[in-house]
Amino acid sequence: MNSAKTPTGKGSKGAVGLEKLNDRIRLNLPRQWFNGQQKRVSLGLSWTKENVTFAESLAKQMELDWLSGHFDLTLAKYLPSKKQQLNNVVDLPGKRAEMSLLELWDRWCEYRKNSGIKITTYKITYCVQYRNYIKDAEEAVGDDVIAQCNWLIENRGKTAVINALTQLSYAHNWGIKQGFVSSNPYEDLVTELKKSKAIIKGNKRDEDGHTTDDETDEENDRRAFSLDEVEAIINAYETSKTHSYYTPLVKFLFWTGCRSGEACALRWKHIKQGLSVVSFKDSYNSKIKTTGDTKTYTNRIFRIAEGGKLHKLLKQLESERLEPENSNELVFKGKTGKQVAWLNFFRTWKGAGGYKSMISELIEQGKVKQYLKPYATRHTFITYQINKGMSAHTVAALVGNSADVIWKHYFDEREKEIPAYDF
DNA sequence: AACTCACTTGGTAGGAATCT
DNA sequence: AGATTCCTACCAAGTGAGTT
Repeated sequence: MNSAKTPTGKGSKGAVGLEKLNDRIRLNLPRQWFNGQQKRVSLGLSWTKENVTFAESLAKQMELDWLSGHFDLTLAKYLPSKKQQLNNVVDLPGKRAEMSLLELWDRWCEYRKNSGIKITTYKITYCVQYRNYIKDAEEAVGDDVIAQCNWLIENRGKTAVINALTQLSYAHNWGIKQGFVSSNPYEDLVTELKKSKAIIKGNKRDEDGHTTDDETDEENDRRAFSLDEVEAIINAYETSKTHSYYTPLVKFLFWTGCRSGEACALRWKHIKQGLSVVSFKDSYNSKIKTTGDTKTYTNRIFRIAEGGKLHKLLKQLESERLEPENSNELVFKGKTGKQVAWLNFFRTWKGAGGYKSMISELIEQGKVKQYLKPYATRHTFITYQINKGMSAHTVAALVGNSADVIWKHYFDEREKEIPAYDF
């Protein structure tokens, strides 16, 4: 360091020296670190009081890292990227060492957005859900990481909290390399949290005597509707004075087992060969109003038997098309002819506010045993195909997941009736 | 014709829960 | 760990019949 100089004005041996060059700061690194080669680093900072303070702490950190054997010879750990330099040098050069939690998080999200996560995850999970967790925890208990963790465990879902804190820890490790923060106070915490979760899982497994089920398996709702219930639900939509326009969608969900987002994204160009082949390529997210790949990134083919229910349904829909020339026309539309807003369909199903619940009414009439969520259309399809004798592998190919997922998440063992689907 | 009232429909948003 | 669906709250606006 520049504070420990020899009588000749040189820096002490093994210390990082600070040099003023044209009113800018340059670091002189000990030759012994680089096999006798001279190594200098310009920080891109002007010689101001707070920048010098920052440079001194950076030099100190380098020395400590060298002594502990953690010195980064590429210097990436200590120097922000060129792009970050441009962003920072002008406005907040002295504060780069300790960025606020939310600012670090936002920069991490931006970085992750360009490195492999889908736009839906970026917007819904990272920019909103996890960001709100961090903001709320910080506002509630301040910057004590233990207190933040405890507050989150108390007030939010545990699995999501662990995921969020894991990401926050990654963000800090990344932030250290970028020069935004100097340490990661979340790392040990996350390790402990994951360990405690594993212990809970382990105990549960021992009690139950199971060896393969994971913690959430017990909570999975894999219930399916019976065939009578399916008929009752379809009939109810068909004869509804207010919501009959959802009938084709309901039938399609029950008869193909596809995901809701896939049905909402389906266009006529995806249905080919005389309405005998549907290819599921896209998924529509009505929350952020975007169409992207399917959840598992795979295109899949669903073949339809000619003359069956499903074939007749598509034939009827095709004959009623408003824009027969437009191959981009949506197969399923909402009341106003626009893309189905899943929430609106959901409101008719479950009921909310002024909406009456179609399912609840059927329960009152004794035609349906219990309320099941719309995704139970998928569970129902899968359960009946399995009961009908189709292999899990084949069913998985039809609905776009794996045989493993079929057994783990979907198949409802209590429904043993033989199905009568004729698609 | 203007108003009000009850009921319905649709939109945004936040966060939990579930699927892969 | 990532991607999507489920569910609720709150609020704006439309509708249609009855009232002033």
